[in-house]
Amino acid sequence: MLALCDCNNFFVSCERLYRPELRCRPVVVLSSNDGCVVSRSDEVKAMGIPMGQPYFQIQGLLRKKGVVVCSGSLVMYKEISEKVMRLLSRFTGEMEEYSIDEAFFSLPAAAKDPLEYVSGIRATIERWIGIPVSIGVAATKTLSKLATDMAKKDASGVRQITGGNARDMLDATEVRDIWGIGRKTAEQLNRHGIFNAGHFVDRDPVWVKKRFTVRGLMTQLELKGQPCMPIAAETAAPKSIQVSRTWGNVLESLGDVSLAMIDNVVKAARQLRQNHLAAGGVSVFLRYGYRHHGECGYITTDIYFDSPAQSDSELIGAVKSSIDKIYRPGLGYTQGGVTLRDFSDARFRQRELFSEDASERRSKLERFSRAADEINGYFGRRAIFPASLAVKDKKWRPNRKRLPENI
DNA sequence: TCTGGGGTCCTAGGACCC
DNA sequence: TCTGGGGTCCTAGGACCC
Repeated sequence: MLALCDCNNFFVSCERLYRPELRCRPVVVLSSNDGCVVSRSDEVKAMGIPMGQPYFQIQGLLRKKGVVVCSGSLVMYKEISEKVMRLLSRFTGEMEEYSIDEAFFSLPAAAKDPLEYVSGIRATIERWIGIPVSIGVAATKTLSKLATDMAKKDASGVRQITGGNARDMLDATEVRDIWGIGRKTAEQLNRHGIFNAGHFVDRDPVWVKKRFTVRGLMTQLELKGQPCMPIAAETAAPKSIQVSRTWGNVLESLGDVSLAMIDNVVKAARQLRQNHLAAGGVSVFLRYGYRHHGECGYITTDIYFDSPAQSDSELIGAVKSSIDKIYRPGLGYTQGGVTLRDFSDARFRQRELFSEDASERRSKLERFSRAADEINGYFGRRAIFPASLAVKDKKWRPNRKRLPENI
């Protein structure tokens, strides 16, 4: 038996943890730069405000309805997430942290009555940490997702799908609400007269695979109770690391754009080293203008290293030269990002064949970056950082006007 | 008029997830 | 005034090889 634990309205619940006065009030949490709604309390969901709605479009409505608006604090949410995951792992067999607010797990053999067991987990997390969760139990990941959706609508907060009730659950689930079926696939299924999960499992698997690839087939099998997606207890190393930001101001000058991008790559490089990886290449993109407002678009470029890089210095150098190459004056840049990719394990790396000096130099730079990481680990994340970022007025910093101190 | 056959690797683009 | 950020996987098609 397998289960999914999902924190309810996670970011909103985190805000309520530290600001109990928000408990009985409608609350939304905004994405970076106060761009759009990324978490809603039940009251706000009931108002019909959708996930991902741009904030500026509903600002007036939210004010009129007395909704409390919070700028997101991802670092805080991550810390709370870690607490929840640690506690949860004490009650599980294998466990896979699927996202910041969800984990799949297998029930330990000792759990005789699954529903009673997960009810206990739920109560413990609520009591010890204060975050409400819902838990769904079923034979497969896809079914446990459905069970969790149903658990959220139930006061008990837990739900199990068994051989006995599965068919009713499937018939009651629209295809768009199946995990793994997005907008496009749902539209296609509808065109073939498939509107709910029951219709979907009844279709010929060969037809499903041909039209919707192996992913579609796996989803169908999982809905029938046949596991195709095992719990990944080991966290896999990332295959790419991206850091991008929509900036708080429109950036015009090469200098400002350059600094903003250095800020991005330094964040990415830190993650890279935490994972003991080195990057074989870097991709960089800049976005200029706003959609629906005159000239807008993206410019991008890629860089490949002769041998994989890990140090701030090398990665900053690559990003700087990329920006010099693609920057065009007079555009008005609104967003930029850096993607590190083509990873290899930094602990087992070849030395340069033709340049001993380069290997020596690189290894010094890397030791320096790792030392800086350690110091930052002790004294907070910004104890040591590139001098070029030591500017008073960081024009690129995203807006966060809906923090408590601003309200 | 008149198709070799079989394979690998890479990339771009699409779709999906939270 | 003006729409987040960070990932993964799959497929088709091109380039290339013998």
